[in-house]
Amino acid sequence: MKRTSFSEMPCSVARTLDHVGHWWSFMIVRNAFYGQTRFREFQESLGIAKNILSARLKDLTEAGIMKKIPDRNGSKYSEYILTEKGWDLQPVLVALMQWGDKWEPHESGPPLELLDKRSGISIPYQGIRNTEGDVIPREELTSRFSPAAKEMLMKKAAE
Amino acid sequence: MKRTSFSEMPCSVARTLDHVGHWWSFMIVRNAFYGQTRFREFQESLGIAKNILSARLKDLTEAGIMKKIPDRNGSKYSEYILTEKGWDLQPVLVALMQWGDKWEPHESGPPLELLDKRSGISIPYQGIRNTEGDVIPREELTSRFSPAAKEMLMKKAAE
DNA sequence: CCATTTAGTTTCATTATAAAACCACACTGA
DNA sequence: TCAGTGTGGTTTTATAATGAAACTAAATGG
Repeated sequence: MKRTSFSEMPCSVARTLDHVGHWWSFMIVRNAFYGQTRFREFQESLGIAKNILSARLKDLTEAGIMKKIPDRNGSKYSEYILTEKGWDLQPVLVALMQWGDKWEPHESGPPLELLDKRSGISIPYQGIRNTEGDVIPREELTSRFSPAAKEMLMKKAAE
Repeated sequence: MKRTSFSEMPCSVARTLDHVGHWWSFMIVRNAFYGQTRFREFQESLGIAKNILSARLKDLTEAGIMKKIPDRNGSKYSEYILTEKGWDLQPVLVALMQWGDKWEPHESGPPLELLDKRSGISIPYQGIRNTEGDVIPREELTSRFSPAAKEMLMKKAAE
């Protein structure tokens, strides 16, 4: 289909989705978190068509979220690994996962548990935290546009 | 295009994306967070085609993320509002926003600031928090599959 | 009661995805 | 070293999701 790009929108959510909002992007990134690196691994575990995987990996690479490197085991094949920018998507993945566990639970319970490696203690529901690190209820959350953003919205509304 | 459904995957991220992973879904939910409720509001502010908006709102409504209710101002039109399930997507939106602010920043700075309504204090970078409420570095995060999930993965691998 | 707004639906063109076939190169074992 | 298999794609074709525009019917406002 035709597809409207979000990249020019003055909204950080939109610009993020422009990179990772495609149908398979998050799934690929998720599997990269699990340690997958090879084309075939992604392809078989996700059941994605090879041409689509090829296109998504190209997008993710160009966006600086993944990087194609020579195989660290010495073969002449390549590996796709997450960059720092890619690893930083982890909070998004965790939020998606915790929402799914809560609202579309699997019969046999949460398939994956997150743990603090040091303490071995399970990672709690994240929600939204204040500077104290406490979860705040959604009624207590407000937002404020920056002056620059306000101006852009005004201009748009004037059309 | 044809599109593979994620709904049956034993992965909470996949099942979540099956509902909100479509091109415009998050954007609609985001604008609902901002207080938009009317068909025309979404349509004009997002610049989305009306038939697509219609389809997405139908999906979101059937998924229980939004709800169509009679206009609370008394007119005979309708409003689309977030359900509890929908409001609970806020952590995902915040994670997307904070990633965008960090890695694809807008020239004029972050367009939107999140605040604690009570204290007026800005909401910090969320990251991933332990039970103490402290951000943990990504090296300290591990994951563990549930026995049920392991079994499913084994079965799939055996094919 | 007329003009405009709202909330869609319908139609048609375009393009992303899917599935399958195809291909070149790398590796492996005998 | 040579055959057979594995890897990482590309190409081709079909289909369905998106996008744009025209159209409709009811609601609203004056």
